[in-house]
Amino acid sequence: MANYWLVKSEPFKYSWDDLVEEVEGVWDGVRNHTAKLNLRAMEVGDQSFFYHSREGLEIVGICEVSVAGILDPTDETGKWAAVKFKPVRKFDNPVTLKQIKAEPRLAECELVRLSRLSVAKIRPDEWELICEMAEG
DNA sequence: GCCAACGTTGGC
DNA sequence: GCCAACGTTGGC
Repeated sequence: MANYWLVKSEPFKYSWDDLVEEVEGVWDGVRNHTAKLNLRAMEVGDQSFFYHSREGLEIVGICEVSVAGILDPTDETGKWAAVKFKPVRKFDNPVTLKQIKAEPRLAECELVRLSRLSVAKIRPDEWELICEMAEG
């Protein structure tokens, strides 16, 4: 059962372009239990929005889980989860947080409701809608 | 730079 | 086990 996700990254730490350059990136450093549960629930082939937080404040593209269920290599305790992502496509028109907040049908999405959650789940209907918004 | 939201820590 | 204090995240 495939799911849709949204992962946040501060572009000055790790941006979309960094992921493209690396070809495959490890999503590590998550130290929040809700986010960890989401990481653990990811399966190979699941798609995720890539969101730039703090700067940009927009969904810049789509990436795909290439390796699921690994341990966070930056975590010595072995408690935290990670996955690997590959870039799928960059949006021609990034979808901004402003647009998302202005869209009533997205008022309940985790990005809006749980603004501090760095790995969020996206419902299929929300996924479709945001993809449409990115078509411009 | 400020502040709200949330998580964690530690005293009781 | 509760809750105040504190730290961090992230939008504005």
